Amino acid sequence: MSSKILAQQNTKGILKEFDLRYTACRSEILDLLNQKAVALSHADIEKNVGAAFDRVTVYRTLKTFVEKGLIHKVLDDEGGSKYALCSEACHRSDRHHHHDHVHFKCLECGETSCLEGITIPAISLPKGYIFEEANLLVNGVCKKCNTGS
Amino acid sequence: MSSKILAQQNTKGILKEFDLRYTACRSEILDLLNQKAVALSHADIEKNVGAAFDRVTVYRTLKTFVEKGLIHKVLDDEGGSKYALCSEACHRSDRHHHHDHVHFKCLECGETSCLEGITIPAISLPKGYIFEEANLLVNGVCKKCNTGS
DNA sequence: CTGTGTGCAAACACTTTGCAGGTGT
DNA sequence: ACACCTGCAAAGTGTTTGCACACAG
Repeated sequence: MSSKILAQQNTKGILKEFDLRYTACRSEILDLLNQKAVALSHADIEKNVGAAFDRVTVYRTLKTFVEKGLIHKVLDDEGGSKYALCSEACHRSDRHHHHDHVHFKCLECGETSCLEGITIPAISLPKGYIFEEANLLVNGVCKKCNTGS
Repeated sequence: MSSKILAQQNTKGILKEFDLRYTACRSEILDLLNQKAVALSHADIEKNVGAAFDRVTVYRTLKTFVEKGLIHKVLDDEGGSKYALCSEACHRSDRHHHHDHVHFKCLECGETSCLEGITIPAISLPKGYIFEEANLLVNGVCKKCNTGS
């Protein structure tokens, strides 16, 4: 079920493509987000990255990635934000970055993942309102936890 | 346009109904949320409440209100959470508290409001997933800002 | 070599906890 | 009178900033 988004060896190229220098920290974080293929919080990343990078560096790396459009922030129930790799499609598109796919948070395992296949249905707003963007977070039980237990 | 949810003089009764003592702090916060009829952050509340209550008290009051079901947390882009009064319907229902209405955040004025009339469309999840709850946050321009400027 | 990334220290912001005293019922 | 709320102080947690050094290009 590990639906890696990018070719794993490719991180160097990806970074280059986004005008980012290739460094150990960036490479590892990028790899991690890619392998997990779910949205991770800062804490998750700090824990899971093999080499222990400075907390600050992780913050800065994530911020840089978001600014450059490599990853996007994902809403979270609890207030804290999580980060997920943008799909291949996103990379190529020139930065408009409207993520209109649904995010799913499993109440059992706590994982948040992007349901890239499912787009947010159109919402009819009251008169006078202008639609710009929508974020949809669905809570429930994911496939893994459902069939597993 | 101020669509107050509760009768204003009623705060005492409301508090009683939820087994909460009537105090100045609770009354004022409740009134504020009612009058504004939009979701407010902790900071907003602290600023807007007439009498200056201790920061800590505001935290505790909000927490209490959420636990008792008087108000609900609203997702926010930026990570911080906001709070909004539950509608009349919510109050009476026995605490299941599934808020399936849409939240709208205006990119101009920054206000987040509940679009109580609009319910979140059904989402068809992939096989194996169990739906539990959904949070939909729409960004755009609200009526006030749109027609105003 | 130059500009950028990293690590460390410290500052800053946000939220929670403990306790003494005041208030609602 | 009793239980609970409030304010203050302090601790805990999450995030940002400044600066010197190291490293990628």
